[in-house]
Amino acid sequence: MDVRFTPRELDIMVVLWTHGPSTVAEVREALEDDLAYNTVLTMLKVMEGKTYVTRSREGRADRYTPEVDRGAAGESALVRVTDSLFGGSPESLLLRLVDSDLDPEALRRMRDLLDRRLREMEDDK
Amino acid sequence: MDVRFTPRELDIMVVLWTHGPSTVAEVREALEDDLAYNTVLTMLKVMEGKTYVTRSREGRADRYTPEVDRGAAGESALVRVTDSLFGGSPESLLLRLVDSDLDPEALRRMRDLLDRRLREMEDDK
DNA sequence: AGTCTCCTCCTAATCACTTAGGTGTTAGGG
DNA sequence: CCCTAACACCTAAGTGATTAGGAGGAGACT
Repeated sequence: MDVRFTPRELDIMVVLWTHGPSTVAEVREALEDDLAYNTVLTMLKVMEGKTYVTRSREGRADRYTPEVDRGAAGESALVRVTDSLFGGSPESLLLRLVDSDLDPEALRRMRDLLDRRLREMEDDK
Repeated sequence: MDVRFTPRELDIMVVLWTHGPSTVAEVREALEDDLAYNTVLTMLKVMEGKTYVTRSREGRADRYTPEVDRGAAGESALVRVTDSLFGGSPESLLLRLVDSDLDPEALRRMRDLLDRRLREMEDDK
């Protein structure tokens, strides 16, 4: 899958991912930027057209549900970023990641994560 | 720094990063999509206006040089992706990265990279 | 000089993204 | 039954991204 959100679409998807299925008013409330109700409504209709979200009636209002998996969107974005900005090398991506994120705890957890993954692959042999 | 390329601008920046300073014809040749010469020319002029590239005369043609560092652009993109698609957690980003890239050699190199980085931080104490 | 080619510059059309106004509907309170 | 509030729908304007046409200049080749 290859998903490609515009900046504003991404804002809205983040809201739907973190808050779960939401009404227009709820999305509007959760957004950082202060947009008009109609603006959010229009965005969601556009996104429905792109099948990023689906709609279901709930009383007087519509509730919008994200139809794109956050993880899948993340992977798609990672592939793009790796290819274009890191010459296709996940290692140089990681290098840049650890340079900016210098929290030792996080680094250790990441190391352990890789360790575990490597050992699992050993065991599979 | 926060750089934000449009899709087409990114295509062109990738060409300039990988091929070095190039003329319009060279960029056009290197691009995947088959665009008209004038299209590429216009894009580069727009990008010059945004100071993404600079121009220098070379004989009859202009040579365009990228002015945005690829690494800096990569970091900027990583921050965005981490925040929006991975809930601000570099670890879940890494998790997704190792799930898609299953080459054991690369995984080991990444683990070693983190190991080295951790030991350096120990030594700094 | 005439013409061909490669290049630039100016211009503009088209399309997508983003924003929002105006209108109509419907449920609920008085 | 009427008014208000919350909501959806239709419509459109503004901005930016993308595409490219046409005119003109300058070197190269006859």
